[in-house]
Amino acid sequence: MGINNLLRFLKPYVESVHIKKYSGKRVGIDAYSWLHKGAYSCNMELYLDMEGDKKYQFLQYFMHRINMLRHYKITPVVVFDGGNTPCKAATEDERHRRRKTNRDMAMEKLKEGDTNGASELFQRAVSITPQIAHQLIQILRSENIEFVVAPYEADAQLAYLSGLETEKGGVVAIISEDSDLLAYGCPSVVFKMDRYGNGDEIVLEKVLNIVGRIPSFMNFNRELFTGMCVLAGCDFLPSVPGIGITKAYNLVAKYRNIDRVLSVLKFEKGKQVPEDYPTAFKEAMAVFQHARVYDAASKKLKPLNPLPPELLQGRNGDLDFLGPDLSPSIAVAIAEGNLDPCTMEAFDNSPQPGYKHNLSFPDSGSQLSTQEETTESKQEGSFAIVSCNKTIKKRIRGDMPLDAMKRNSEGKQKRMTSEEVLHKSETLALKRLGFPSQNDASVDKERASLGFAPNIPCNNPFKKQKKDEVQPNQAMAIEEQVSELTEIEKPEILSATQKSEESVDSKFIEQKSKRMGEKLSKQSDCNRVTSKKCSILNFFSRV
DNA sequence: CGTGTGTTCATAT
DNA sequence: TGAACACACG
Repeated sequence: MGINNLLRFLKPYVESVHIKKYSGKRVGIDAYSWLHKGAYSCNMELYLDMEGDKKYQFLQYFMHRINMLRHYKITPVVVFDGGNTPCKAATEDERHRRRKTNRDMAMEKLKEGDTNGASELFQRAVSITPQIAHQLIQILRSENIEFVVAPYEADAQLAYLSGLETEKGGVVAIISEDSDLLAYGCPSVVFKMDRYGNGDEIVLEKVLNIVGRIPSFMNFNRELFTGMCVLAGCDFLPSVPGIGITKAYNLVAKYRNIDRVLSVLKFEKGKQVPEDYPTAFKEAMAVFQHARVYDAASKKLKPLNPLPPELLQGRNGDLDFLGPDLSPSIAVAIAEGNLDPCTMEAFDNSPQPGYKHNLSFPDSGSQLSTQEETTESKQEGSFAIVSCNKTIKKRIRGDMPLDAMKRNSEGKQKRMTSEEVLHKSETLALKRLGFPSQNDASVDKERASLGFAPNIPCNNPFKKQKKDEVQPNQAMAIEEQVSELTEIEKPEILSATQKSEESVDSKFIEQKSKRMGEKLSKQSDCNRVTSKKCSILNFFSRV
């Protein structure tokens, strides 16, 4: 997923940071990355739609992190993936087959009574469906967490938000696992953030401007950087056989012009370069530069960056390779989480009575403290619980979103009132899941929800060593310890030295020879997929 | 020797 | 799905 080996290549530019550095700021969240991780623990349950609280563990995982951010006074803006970009359609299809295979095998194991084996296979079939995302969306709504569903790539949407002023809904950084964000030009991305808020940050401006670090991008601009990414192999286009991030870098650094690089590539690799590679290359570039994003201000789709006239003229204005343009009404419905971007079916927020009892989460050790009960009453009127219900969909015509939404909202209101009785128990359930109320400003409460409560044992071995640390807040103390840990683990970052051009290679190799060797396999079988997207069929065949 | 490719293992709880 | 490791290719 993402750009092959890009993060390793950029290792010298990684800085260990704690997310609290963005306290008071708005930060974009790539929803997929957390949903995917969170789903590991309850994959089988999700697939089989099993009854029980385990099915909702992914929500707990996600909200735990959201609450951690709120603890540090960060305003999270959660961004979901929308439909697939055409370049990706084929790979998504392939991905589907894989998942299906795993799922089928898992079902076999299950029939044999091998639950563990089945569970393992289900984990290989993790896929975040629009329904799963929508469950989360409903919780975010109830918790007043800002979110947006991108028309296509969440990455592009995040890049767009990164370029906006804070007052206009912009974010100052992004939390994700996807290196694509750098190709899209996101200024600041925090990768691999753990549950305490420690992560690896890459700041694009630093990558492009820092003098003397190796590899050096001083002669690169954004476009060349993105070009390097595409050359190395990305989700939209497999790289030419034999070309990885290192060679891509060297080519771009040497010729500093994409067209020349393509010519040289053709000359050197001959038939290895597909006939339509240059065309496909430019389309991939165009996606990274001009992908369609949702503009909340105008409530319309617009290109990530302004379209250059060449792009329009060269194709007679046909930009469907970016994904079809969507009418404003559809774009809004998708962005606000009312329309499934893959199937164009409306989501229904109505609670499903048959699933109600799932929400009681007869979880063992969780008993409500008086504090929690207080919180609960504060939350009165909140519809948090609804999010735990299975969502159903009403099939509608893609061109009738407003009608569909209307029906939905009607149904929602009616049912909600009729189920109001259940709110209490359901809110209770959420409490048990560990979702503190947004209104709850109690630090202790927050800390408890973060697992920082003083009486909760922390398995961080550094905790004890730092006993002498000032502890106005134990959470802070722990988090700082963890920060130190990660810094210690990455001494090589600090020791980057300046060398001549030639040594760019050797230096990198030195540093990475051990860690190179990723799964470029995706590339070879044209299977670079991003399990990300809700794959479903070809969204575009409908259009 | 440098790079890309293929395999394995842990993933969260 | 990503990270780390061993191997093969040019």
